[in-house]
Amino acid sequence: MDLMANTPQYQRIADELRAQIFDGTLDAGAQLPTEAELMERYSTARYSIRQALGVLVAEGLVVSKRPLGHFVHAAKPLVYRPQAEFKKKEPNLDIFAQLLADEGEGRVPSQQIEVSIVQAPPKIRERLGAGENELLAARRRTRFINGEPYNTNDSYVRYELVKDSPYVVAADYEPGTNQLLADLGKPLVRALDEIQVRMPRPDEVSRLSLSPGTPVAEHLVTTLTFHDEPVQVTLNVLNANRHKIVFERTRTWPPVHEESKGTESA
Amino acid sequence: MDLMANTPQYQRIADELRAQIFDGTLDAGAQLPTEAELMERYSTARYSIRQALGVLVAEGLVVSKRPLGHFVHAAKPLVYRPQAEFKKKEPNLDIFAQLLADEGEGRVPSQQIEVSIVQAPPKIRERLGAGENELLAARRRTRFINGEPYNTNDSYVRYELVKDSPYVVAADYEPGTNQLLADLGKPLVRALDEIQVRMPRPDEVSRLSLSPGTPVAEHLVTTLTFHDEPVQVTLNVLNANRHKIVFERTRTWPPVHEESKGTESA
DNA sequence: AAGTGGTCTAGACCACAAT
DNA sequence: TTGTGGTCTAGACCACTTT
Repeated sequence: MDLMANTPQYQRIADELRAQIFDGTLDAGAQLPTEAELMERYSTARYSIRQALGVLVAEGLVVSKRPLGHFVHAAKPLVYRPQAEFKKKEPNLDIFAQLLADEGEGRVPSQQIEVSIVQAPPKIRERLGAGENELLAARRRTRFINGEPYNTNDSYVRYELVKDSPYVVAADYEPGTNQLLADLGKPLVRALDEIQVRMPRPDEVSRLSLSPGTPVAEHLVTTLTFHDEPVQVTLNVLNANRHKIVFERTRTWPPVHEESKGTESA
Repeated sequence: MDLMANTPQYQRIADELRAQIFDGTLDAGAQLPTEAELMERYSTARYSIRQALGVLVAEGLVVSKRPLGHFVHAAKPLVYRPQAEFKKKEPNLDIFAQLLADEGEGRVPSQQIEVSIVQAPPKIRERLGAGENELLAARRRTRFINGEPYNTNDSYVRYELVKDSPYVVAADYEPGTNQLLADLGKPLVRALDEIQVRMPRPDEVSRLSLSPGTPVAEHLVTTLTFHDEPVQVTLNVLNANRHKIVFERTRTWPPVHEESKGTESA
């Protein structure tokens, strides 16, 4: 009836609910009115209500907990610090646990580690400079916080390099694999970080228990020696909504003899 | 009728189409069957077909071009290199233009710049260490490639610092604002990068012409002097689907006397 | 003018977890 | 058992861009 603007009804309903979420009328964790109530309030068909809710779900603002109702998304973002993987303050604390300790807040970390010998996907292989059929040692890890999946962390190195080391047998090698690689004569000196964001594939939705409207960040780290030899490639996949990715850089401006450290020529 | 698995029909249709996209049966840019054709092929109601297509659209795999049909999403990701903002090779080339030049491919860059004096949002203010009511000079920029929005780039500095400089008058100050700040005695030496991914707000959808199912990355850069004094805060918002974010790091492992190179007291 | 997708109605049945 | 959201049908009218 009232097509006041040409913005569709469900959008206007979504806009109204979204505004209530942002201004605090509906605060984090609060339950939204049920579909039946919204149908009555806006005197419209269920379809339009569901579309409006669908918009908010797709935006990650609202989650549906069947059969309880729709709720304002409450999860606070965690901090994801790629550099933390390289700055171990407490030698005997797992990096992951330490990252959480920095956050405080009494979160309980846990992880599943699985080591295997694989032929890696092209994306990994080309960054590692490995041959077409070369075997790689893989450490696939799923990290949890309070039992909920946090991210996946899959590292790859040439099998040849680590075949006689604890890398392939001990799932939780204590000093850490970075130290292990340093001991093997391959200290990790430089790293190249590539971050790509996309909507998840169905298998990732289940591995990370993602709700609809949740993008994932794919963080690929190639670590290199002094001589720019790639040693390890790590693929992190994480719920991009729930993470803040933090980097720190030095020596940026003005550029001081940058020309001498270019990367183009090997 | 055939509820073989308990996975809903529209999901199975979406799965089938997704598989065809991944295996190349439907390659990038190709048109999908029309809704009418799919209704016939799967002998189901339009609703279910639209739900299936909606899944793929929400995943960013498919775009709808009304009234032409649904198409496999074709855009190739661009590379987003935060560091490029600090490594100017061609002094007279705008950083943005240079970033594109690195890509090649004959893309045409353009931008709109608008300078204003504002009271900044808390997120900016707290990083800049500015007072509650302090005025900031803002340079709001929207960058385009071939006429399509690429990202938004809003920089803030204390108004006090630049009030007598070209910062606030010249929208396109040639040597660049980093050089300008260096000339004002505030060389940018360190930077803190924070990246947060989320689904866009409606105003961002229009400013960046985003299609549904497109996450945005919010990239916040705080640049600091030798003495860790924050000078400039820049907020980039970009289509996260279309970008690969690339960082380079050095001196990571093993940690070499980190404590001595932290602040370089001048 | 034709055909596409976008919006909307008014029903129906079902799965699920809370109670 | 109840009430929630999830799935699905079978219609309808509209806006838009290509032809």
